Order: sequence, then structure tokens, then C-alpha cells
Amino acid sequence: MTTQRGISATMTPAAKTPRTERGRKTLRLLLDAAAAEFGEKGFHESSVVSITQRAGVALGSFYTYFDSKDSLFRALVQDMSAQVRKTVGPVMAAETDRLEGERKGLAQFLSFVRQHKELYRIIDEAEFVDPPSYRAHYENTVAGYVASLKDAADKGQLRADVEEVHAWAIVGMNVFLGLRYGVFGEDRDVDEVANIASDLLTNGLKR
Amino acid sequence: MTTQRGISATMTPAAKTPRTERGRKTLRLLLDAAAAEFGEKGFHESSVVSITQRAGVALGSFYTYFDSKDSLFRALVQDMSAQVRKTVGPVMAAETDRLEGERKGLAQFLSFVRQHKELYRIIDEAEFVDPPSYRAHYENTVAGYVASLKDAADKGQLRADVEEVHAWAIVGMNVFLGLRYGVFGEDRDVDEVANIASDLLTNGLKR
DNA sequence: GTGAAAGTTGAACCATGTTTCAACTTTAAG
DNA sequence: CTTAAAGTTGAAACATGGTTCAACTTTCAC
Repeated sequence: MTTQRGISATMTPAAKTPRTERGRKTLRLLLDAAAAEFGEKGFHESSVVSITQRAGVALGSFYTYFDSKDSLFRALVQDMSAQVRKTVGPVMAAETDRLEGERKGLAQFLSFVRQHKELYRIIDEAEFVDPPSYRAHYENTVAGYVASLKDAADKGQLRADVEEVHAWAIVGMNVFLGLRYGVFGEDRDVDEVANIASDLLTNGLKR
Repeated sequence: MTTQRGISATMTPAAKTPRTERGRKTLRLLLDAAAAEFGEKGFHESSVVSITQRAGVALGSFYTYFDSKDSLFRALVQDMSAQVRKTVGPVMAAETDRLEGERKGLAQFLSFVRQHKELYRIIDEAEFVDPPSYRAHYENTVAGYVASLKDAADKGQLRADVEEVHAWAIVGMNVFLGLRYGVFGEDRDVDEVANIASDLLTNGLKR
């Protein structure tokens, strides 16, 4: 479950940027250790000591790269948030038909969640550790949805009256399907779930 | 925002049951203070000291009624979870048409959230403080949905193939609409939101 | 090779907050 | 009234874990 990644462009340098190769390596060790630790134990049960131990560096080194435990967490939230968008966005956008894009996007999202189970714990805990990030994460996601839904409506691919409420509903749907079929269990096929959800979204519940 | 309630039947007596009138009063003071405190500050930022101060009782009295801060939290989660079901369930069940019941239920839920903004913070934080309760809360909710959807399908009120995936999708939708239009802001009318969501759920997004 | 900057180290400092407890007060039943 | 059980009190014991810092080592540009 360790997240293999570089120091992304979107990451705010609350992390005091390292100057040397050795420094960059240590920072990455800390970030990966933190993602794993926060994912397993949550923010408050995780300790800086334990994160540094997991990373194999000394306690003091942590403060070479981060101002505080909080600032590390914030960096992680933004990074994960960006990762989701970067992974799911293109898959959705590649499709010309919006509803088909939605189906593909959900399948991709479910796969992503299965590979990054720490996602939910980190984003969800932001509600408590850093509320603005939490709200921002979802408001950004929804804003993207509204734009893309309106665009599709203009093209006549779906009903003309789509708006914010629809976007929140769809995002909520996807988040919960990710929670159930990504995090809680993997007892259903990703594409099967995406098909069912997509059909529901397209045609509704009526007979 | 203070929750005015008695000691519900569903509440596990992790709370050492009081024997006298004075005792019951103190216990209630503590429960209400805790709901308010956890709702405002979250579990970890809340302290037993502060809860007892808010309740106007001495620190030591807390341990007359609860084994620990955790056990108080667990009691609260179960209580809120039950309160939601008790408030929304009957409204939904009263309707003969399932889809109309869904609309009324969502409106009721949104109103409830606006009156109990602490709901989200408490349920959501259970993901970290008491994961089994968290999972149980949603699995119970969904189980109720599956039963009621299948029932409606049998009556021919909606498509015959409804199943668990649909239920998770609907619950996710409702939770997120509650988050946005109940907690984040009250800038839309509750019935308007419920109408839009209900229409989406009934007819889908297609043209 | 040299030295200044970058990075490392972990013990100690410190703040916070949960839980215990023994002395005290109130309740309520007989 | 009496008194045992129930409830109250808050200081102090206790645990945890974030943050600092001064001595030390490594890197790398010149």
C-alpha cells in the first residue's frame, strides 16, 4: 500500500525543499512512511516517532522537512486529492459520450481506491485535521463535475437542466461505491459495479 | 444545537446506569455537553475536562458514568445513528409510493441535519475512533434500503433488478446532499433539493 | 583537498489531557 | 432521625507524544 511517487508539482512546499539528492531521498521516505502510517492508524494514532522509525530516519530529521505533524498531513491531503483527479480525470475526458465517460471514470476510480486504500482515511480525516482542505477537495471535485455536465448537456447528451445538486449527488454516489466496493470489500467486479451505477444514473429507478 | 433527549433504549449501558434522579440528570448533562463538544471540536480536540465544565459538573463525576472518553463516544454514535433512523424511517414508510417516500425522506433528512449539524462530525469521526460502529451504521442503513427497494420492486413501483449496489449509491447521494445542503450551507430550499434529487433518481440523467 | 552548507541524530524539554482516588456531601428508605 | 448507598469533588498521578537543539557527519562546489 506504500505510495510510490515523486514530490508532485502541486505539493505546497510546506515541506522545506531539500537541496541535495540525499535530502530528496529522505523526504520521499518520510512521505511514503506517512501515507502508510496515516492510512493504517489515522492521524491521531500515528506518531512522528513511529513515522520516522518506519522511514528509517531519526526523529529530528522530520523537522528538517516539515514544520509540524499537521503540515505533513496537509501536504498529503493535497497530494492525494491531486492524484485522484490526475488518475480519473483523463479517463473520463477521453470518452466523447459523457455517460460512457462516467461509467469508465467510476471503474477507474474503484480500481484506484483498491490500490490506495489509504485514500479514504486520509481525505476523510481532513474533515477534522484540516477542514478547509476537506471542503476544498469536494468543492473542487464537484465544480469539475458541474462544468463537464453542463458541457454535455449543451451537446445534447443529457437532460438540459443539470446543475450543482446533480453533481453533488453523483459525487456522493461514487464516493460511497468506492467506500463499499473499494475499501470495505472487493467481492464485486469493478466493471460490474460501474455498469450498474451507470445504468442507474442514466435511466433512473423507475420501471 | 444541543440535543434534547433522554437515555434511549438502544444506548448500551457502557454508561454505568444512575440510581437516583440526581444521577440521571447529571448523566444527561454530560451526554448533551458531549454531543455539543464533539460536534464543535471533534473527538480529539474535545477533552473530558472541557465536557465536564460545559456540563457544569466536576471532572471526577465523568467517571461515575463512563469508563472512558471512548466509551462515551461509542454511546453517542449509536444514539445518533438510532435517532436518524427513528426520524427519517417513519416519514419514508408512511408513503405508499416508494419513490415519493424517497423524496419525502430526503427532505426530512436534510431538515434533521440542519437541526443537528453535529451528526456528521460524530458519525464521520467514528471511522477513526470506532471503525466497527462506523461500518455498522452504514451497513444497517443500506440493509434497510435494500429491503425496502426490493419490496417496492415486487409491487411494481420500480425496476425489478434493484440490489445492493443501488442502495449504496442512493445512500451516498443522500449523505453528500446532506453534507452540502445541510452542513456546508443552507442556501437552497430543502424541498427543492429533494425534488431535484428525487427526479434524478427516478428518471436518470439521459435526455 | 577544503570548508561551508546541508543533513542527521536522539536525548531532553514541554504541553496536554486522561484517569484515579480518598475525603466529602446528598439522597432516600426504613 | 439515621445511615448506607449514591453521587460529587478536584488535586495529583500518570501517560503520551510533539518539538527543540547542539553536537556531529556527509555532501558538493570550487
